Amino acid sequence: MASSGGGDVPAQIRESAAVSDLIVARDGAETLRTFLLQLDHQRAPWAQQVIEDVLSRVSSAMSVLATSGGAAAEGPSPGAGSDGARPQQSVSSCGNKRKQSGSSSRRSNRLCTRTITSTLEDGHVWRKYGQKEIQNSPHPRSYYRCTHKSDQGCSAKRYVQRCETDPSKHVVAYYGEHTCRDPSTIPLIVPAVAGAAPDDHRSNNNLISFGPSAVTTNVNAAGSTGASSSQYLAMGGSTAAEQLSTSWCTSDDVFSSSAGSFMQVDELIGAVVGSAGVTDRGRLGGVAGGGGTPSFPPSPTNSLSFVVGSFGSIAGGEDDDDMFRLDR
DNA sequence: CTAATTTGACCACT
DNA sequence: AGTGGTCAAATTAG
Repeated sequence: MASSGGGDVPAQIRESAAVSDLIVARDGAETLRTFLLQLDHQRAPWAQQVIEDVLSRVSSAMSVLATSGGAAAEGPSPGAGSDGARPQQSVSSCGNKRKQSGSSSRRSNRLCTRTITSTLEDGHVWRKYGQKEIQNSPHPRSYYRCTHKSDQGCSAKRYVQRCETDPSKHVVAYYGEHTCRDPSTIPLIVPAVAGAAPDDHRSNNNLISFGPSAVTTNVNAAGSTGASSSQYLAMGGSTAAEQLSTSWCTSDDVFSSSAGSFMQVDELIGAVVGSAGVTDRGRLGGVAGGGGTPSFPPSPTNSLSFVVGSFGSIAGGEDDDDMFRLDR
């Protein structure tokens, strides 16, 4: 991958990259609006409202980036999570990346997106590789890596832990970036989108993602009942702008108060797309196969994997050590 | 039979 | 030294 090298990317460049990607995101959202309105007239007003909100937030974020010098550094990219949006990277803290036979980079030098969510599905297929009791937590932490690690070398990882305050929810932290692609899903979206907006050539390569890694396909909700989709609409009060300022955190940070909103939008979009019939993988939020009775629902396999036009395509590196940090 | 999960041990980081 | 992240053999499910 095009590693942008050491972490000394000038803030200006990062900002302009972020703005550039926001523009792509905005275009994508507009394209998506057209697409959705054509697909589902019944819920057109709803889709319209959702997209308008997203557009509004994106525009707002762009304004902030355009006028504020340090905005980019403090408000890293949304949609980054595991899908390669890397506003900045720095190898400095992980410079001694000798991962020998066993362990790779560890601990809190790594950045992640942390979200609180009620669903563990995020459009990617994960494979559990470990579980650990955590010191001050009543719940164990489960570690997952992308299923495509073996065949595509994808370095995305995440861990999942039950929320202490609300056991019905999970804390999901994403590390690394998805370098994998799920060819079975991408064509389902791209032609339609591209067809809806032939003037936007970028649509072919830069579908938008409002989620930490890809669209969280909340097909449990969207796939089973239309009413659920409406609920998501009601929930989706806060949107992309908040992701811009809060989605990235250091491992030691506490959760952003907007994490919930973050996921709501994430799920919202997933619900929209899901209800539009884009996903057709049969498995609707079911439990993936595998052993015994896992502590957490295992890998979600409904792969609605948007290929993300990254916000600030500073994707660097080739392994899970290429996390970046937001040095002040 | 294949693939995913479980689980104990190992190892790096703080 | 304690804790957390990962590995890999054993186990389980489809």
